[in-house]
Amino acid sequence: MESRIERICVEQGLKMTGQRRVIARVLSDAEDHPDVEELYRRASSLDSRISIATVYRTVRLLEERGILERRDFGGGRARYEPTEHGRHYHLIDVDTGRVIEFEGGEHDQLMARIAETLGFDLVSTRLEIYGRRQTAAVRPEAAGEAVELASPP
Amino acid sequence: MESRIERICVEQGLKMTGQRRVIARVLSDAEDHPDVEELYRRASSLDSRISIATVYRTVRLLEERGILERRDFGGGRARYEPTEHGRHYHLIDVDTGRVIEFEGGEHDQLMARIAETLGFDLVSTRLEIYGRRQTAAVRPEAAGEAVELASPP
DNA sequence: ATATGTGCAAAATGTTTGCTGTACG
DNA sequence: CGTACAGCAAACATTTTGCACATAT
Repeated sequence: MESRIERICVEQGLKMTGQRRVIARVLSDAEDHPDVEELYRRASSLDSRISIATVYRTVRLLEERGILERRDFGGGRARYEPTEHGRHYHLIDVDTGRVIEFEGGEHDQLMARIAETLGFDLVSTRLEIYGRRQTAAVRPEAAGEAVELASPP
Repeated sequence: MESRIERICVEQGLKMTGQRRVIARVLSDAEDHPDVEELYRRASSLDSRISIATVYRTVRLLEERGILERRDFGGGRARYEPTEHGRHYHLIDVDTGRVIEFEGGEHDQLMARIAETLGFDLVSTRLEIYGRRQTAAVRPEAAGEAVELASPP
């Protein structure tokens, strides 16, 4: 079946090769923020005839088309997630590398206003929180954590 | 004369070599956010007997000691600025690479509250705005712009 | 049929490191 | 005088690219 990202690629008139179809599927299925190495690993397991150069070229293409967003949470490798309309931000657990998404709320307008004040049109923003899990004793409750594993810093 | 950063180094008991003194001076005088290449260029012009490896080692050391802060505004190279107590954030002009600093205001508490809500102790935050200069016609005024030149994206 | 994409290996880029000699405290 | 630092070049990690071949439209 045609994956969500593949559908978007077709709509944009991109030539769909076998490799792109596989990478599109991997991206569509991803619920985390994989780096290129990880995308390559997942794609390879679906179809071993894929080179990492193709993964690099494909994520670059999809980013240019606005289909993917590149993230940099430190650690020197870029990570990717499908573009979502409806802003969200990221909290990164500095001990485990887990990434938790949260809604922007007031930040969006706040940043737009700052840009405006300084005489700029807002192009994009970046807001990340790096945190450490509170000890159980101190911690009241923790709901809806979009859990993901990444490499600790 | 002893530069501001050199004084801090001495206070922290760091061994002050000629090279470190020069790098400390360059950092003290910098009013922008230079990358290692640029620091190396400036340091070399003061004293040519400095290797780029030493610059890398020194900024790493100073960052570990909390004297410098590493920034990543995209473009793949780390940039540095002396630690200031009193948070500020950065707006990056996507066309020119200029960096403008602005005060955090409500963001600080807002992010602390988000971390708290998700069950985390806040370790650090990252907030950047990428913008494009408004056309003169649309633009009312623009006060106090901490101008800096960097490489366009 | 033709433009575009792919694989591979080599290059480019930014950063770190092993080793040997040097210099600060 | 001993420990930590500096210079150099080689190693490293990630990403890009040149070229010959393959494939989608």
